[in-house]
Amino acid sequence: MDDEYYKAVIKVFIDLYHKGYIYRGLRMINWDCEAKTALSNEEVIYREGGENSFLYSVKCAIKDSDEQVIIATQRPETIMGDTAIAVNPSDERHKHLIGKKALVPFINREIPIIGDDYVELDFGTGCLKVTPAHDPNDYEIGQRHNLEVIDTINLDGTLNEKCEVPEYVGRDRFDIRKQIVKDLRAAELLVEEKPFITRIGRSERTNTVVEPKLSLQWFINMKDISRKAHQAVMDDEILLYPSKFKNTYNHWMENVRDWCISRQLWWGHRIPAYYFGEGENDFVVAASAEEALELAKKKSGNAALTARDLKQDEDVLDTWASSWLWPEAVFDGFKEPHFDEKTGKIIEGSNAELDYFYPTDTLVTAPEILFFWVARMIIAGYEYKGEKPFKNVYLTGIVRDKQRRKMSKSLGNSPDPLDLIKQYGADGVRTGMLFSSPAGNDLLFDEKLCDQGKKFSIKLWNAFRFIKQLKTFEGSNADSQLAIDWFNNRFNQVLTEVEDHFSKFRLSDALMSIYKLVYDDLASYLIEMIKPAYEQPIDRTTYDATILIFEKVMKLIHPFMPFISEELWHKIRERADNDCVIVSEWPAIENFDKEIIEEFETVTNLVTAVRNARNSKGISGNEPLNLLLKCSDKSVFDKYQGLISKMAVLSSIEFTDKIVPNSISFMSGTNECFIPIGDAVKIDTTEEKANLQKDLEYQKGFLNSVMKKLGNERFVQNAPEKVIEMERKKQADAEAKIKAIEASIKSLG
RNA sequence: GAGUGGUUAACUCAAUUGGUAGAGUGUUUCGCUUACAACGAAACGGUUAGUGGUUCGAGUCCGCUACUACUUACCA
Repeated sequence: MDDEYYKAVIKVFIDLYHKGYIYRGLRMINWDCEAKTALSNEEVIYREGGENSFLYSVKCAIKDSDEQVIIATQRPETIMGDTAIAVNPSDERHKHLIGKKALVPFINREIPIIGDDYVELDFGTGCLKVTPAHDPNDYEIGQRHNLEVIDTINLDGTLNEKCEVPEYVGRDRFDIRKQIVKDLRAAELLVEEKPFITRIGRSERTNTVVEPKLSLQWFINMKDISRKAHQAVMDDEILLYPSKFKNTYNHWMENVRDWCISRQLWWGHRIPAYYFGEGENDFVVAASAEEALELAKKKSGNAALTARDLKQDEDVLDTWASSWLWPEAVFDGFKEPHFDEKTGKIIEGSNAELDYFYPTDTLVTAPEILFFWVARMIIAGYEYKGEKPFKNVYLTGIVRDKQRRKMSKSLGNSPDPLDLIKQYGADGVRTGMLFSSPAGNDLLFDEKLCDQGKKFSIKLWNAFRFIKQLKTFEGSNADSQLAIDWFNNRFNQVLTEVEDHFSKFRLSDALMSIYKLVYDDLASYLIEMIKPAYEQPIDRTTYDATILIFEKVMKLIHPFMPFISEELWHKIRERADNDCVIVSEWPAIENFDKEIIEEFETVTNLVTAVRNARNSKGISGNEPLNLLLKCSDKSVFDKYQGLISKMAVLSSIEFTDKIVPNSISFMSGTNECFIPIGDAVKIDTTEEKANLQKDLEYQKGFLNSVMKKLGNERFVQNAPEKVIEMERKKQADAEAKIKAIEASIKSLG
């Protein structure tokens, strides 16, 4: 991190201190008594299944009463630090004691008996000793009830004089535990001692039991400073993708806790606080030691202070206390002359770069740092720039292995990307990942997806190779023109879909639309339809149009497959070196004719039906067949007759108005199709009939359900026109199909 | 414990304001047909976890149950 960034972090600390957001407060930390160091949560290890320990029940006398309370504890050595006994206020056994005073064993200090919901009714004795200095939960109870904090344990794990028992002072806490159990027993205060499995933390470094310990830390008061950041997301001023994270964000911001920004680490931004005495307020906050000295002289009233009398805080700042300034600091927003230290704001109009880029469009990051980083950047953005730092936040999924474990270096379950790239190609790996990355959902990594990506690039390559090797002749072809027309309409339809997906950050969906455009529309239909006979040239009009289409498709693919699309872009046509697809203009959506696309669906349905009929009858795919159609509207089939014949390998298409006997019959939509066959192939009429009967029953059932719905007065009244119309169409289709099937069955005899 | 998601085909996931569930992979059948067998053509495959409710209509909204993931605390 560079010097300017460092200065920015310090400046912000000082600014927040002056604004009154920063304060010093107590916080429970994990303390390793042997290494004499604080540990982060990650450095504390919990043994699986817990550890063997004892739970001791101890009698405590109640002042001015013959009654006693029995408390349960695993750590009797902390008894002298107790400052209250808590019971659940709804506990019938104990609630009458609330408000009385109990006496701490041995030292007879008076402590209050309080009521707190935290206490479980059915754990231990129902009475909880509260030791705010040595237990995180007790500390919180102490906060709620304003309890005294008595820290009886030294940094090295020995007891100090605050425990008030001279024999205990200076001895290790675990020695004292044994000793105190003896002493309690001798004093007849020990009621019970039973084995207990506990989950205690041990230091990763020294394996000693971690001691929860209160220590003075630096905090940012989050309540006021985070208000705008909370609101901005709730009001959709900043959009989270997927939006489900809005709930999570809301919950966190509503219950925002003060941010402890000091850390006990050996590296980081050192806290710019300088102490000149032992008192609670004997410190100053300043950017440098020199400034600190001046301030300290003033604050202490001691003009004789020297630099040696000042001691800078040993702690450093939490790493997020620097990262949260990233959107501004990256443009030197906190550097002179852009930052006004008096107002604590970035001066509007003083920084061209910042003005231009801020707020940025989209932040892409992981959901696990939504609060650590994202929320805090938003807070800092409003605090220092007076505006949101970005408009959208795209939260990616976390890549997991097949056992749903997070991919991580320490587990070693992350595949080497270079190996993957070697195997599947960079585009293949990239596309593979994108196939399955719905925003915010975890992604189970599977090499099969990379393989699919690889195959996709091979498909593109082969399609290109085919187009490129074609020889051309001057001329045109009416059927090809129909195909080109259709594809261009279809292209715009897909482009519209893709744009919609992109606008909603649905990257996998956008990719899937393009993938299908390439496989289904471009490769399976367009290329097959314009394909000239073997080794024959193609007419130039069609060729040129196809090249244009290919170029458009490359543009669409480029964000997903940057390498192969660029390569093909340069191979498909002679170009200057700087004429690259990456800087080419993204295709603009043009109007598309829905009717043409629908017509074409009828065509592909028919082609599929013929292929299907061949398949089921075991007729070879390249044996030309005669097709007879019995349909109400033959215009579409007329128009596309040439293309249908080519795709379905037909020698002729004829129209008829009656059942054709001695033929393979099947339906395509509501159209009846017949392929007459000679005596060479015998049709198994019983099987055929059975199949038709089955279909007939299904159609009748379907019609029945549609009729039921349409017969429902409330449906007809309440449902939108569009939905009703759809139902009517279903009805008509089903009726037509039933009629046709019945006729077919009849014709079979 | 609390909070927030999730549970849809064999697997991985979609389904944008409630309008009758789609892809990919896998499987099966047929086919080396002229760019592609690292392929093509086609088929099979779902009481949307369970349960109750609201609605003409529920994968979608609400209640409960079970399981699961994440975040955060962890039991004197």
